[in-house]
Amino acid sequence: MKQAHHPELDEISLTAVMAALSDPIRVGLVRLLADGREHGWGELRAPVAKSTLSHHLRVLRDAGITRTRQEGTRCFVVLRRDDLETRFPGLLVAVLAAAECDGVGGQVGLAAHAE
Amino acid sequence: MKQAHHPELDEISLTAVMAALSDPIRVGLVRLLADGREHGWGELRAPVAKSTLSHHLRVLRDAGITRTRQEGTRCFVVLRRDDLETRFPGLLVAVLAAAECDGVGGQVGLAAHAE
DNA sequence: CCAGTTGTTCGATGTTCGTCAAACTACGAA
DNA sequence: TTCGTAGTTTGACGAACATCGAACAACTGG
Repeated sequence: MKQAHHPELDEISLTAVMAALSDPIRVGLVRLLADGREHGWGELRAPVAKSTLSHHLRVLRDAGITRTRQEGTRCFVVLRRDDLETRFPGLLVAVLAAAECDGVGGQVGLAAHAE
Repeated sequence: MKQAHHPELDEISLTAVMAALSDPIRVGLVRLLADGREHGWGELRAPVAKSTLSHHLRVLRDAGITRTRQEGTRCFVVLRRDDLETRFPGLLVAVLAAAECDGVGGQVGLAAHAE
């Protein structure tokens, strides 16, 4: 499990961000992460196989939307809210609001237990 | 040339909009249309075949981002700015600003002549 | 009616994407 | 070391996509 690459601020491309946010599951994940807290992989509940979830998390990470941290065998993911805001002001907020309004990503949830 | 279908306000889905805006050429087209004016098909200059351009214009139309009007053999396209603003407030503005900032879609231009 | 202009539609092709199962890696506990 | 947990990588598959050239349809002008 090598440490993953995270794009720098100026390496974040708009089309990559848009493409990453054009999948309902990934939008759902971003909505969960929008609380600003760090979430464990195991908390995330999505109707896909774990390899698929890993794939989605990778797409989000590669697009510069999230940051992944490892701690032992667990890994934690957090939204790069400030970075996104710096790079593309207002974009994330607008997408988040639009997702609420549209109900996209409702299929994604959090496990019952608290962190 | 049958009249194309345009989605109603509440038929516009976020993922469709995001997917449509994840292609540099389509972002470039939207940037051109951001002046609010109606543009003729023939004005649009993009480094793709005309069938491909037609395809992109259709994706934008199907996503509810643009509206196409026919007049004889010509057709004109305009941004559905107000509709988008109503459905997803702030989204289009943020994407447009981000596109400026990122320089996406610079390959798309307008023909020299005025309308 | 015939030819030119304008844009759409139709295969065809190569690429990317979402998805899964299975194999793999890394760490912690017994 | 051996087992189990946590997450990644790989390989495969069908679906969707971007792209093109060519055929087609609709209108306009001789």
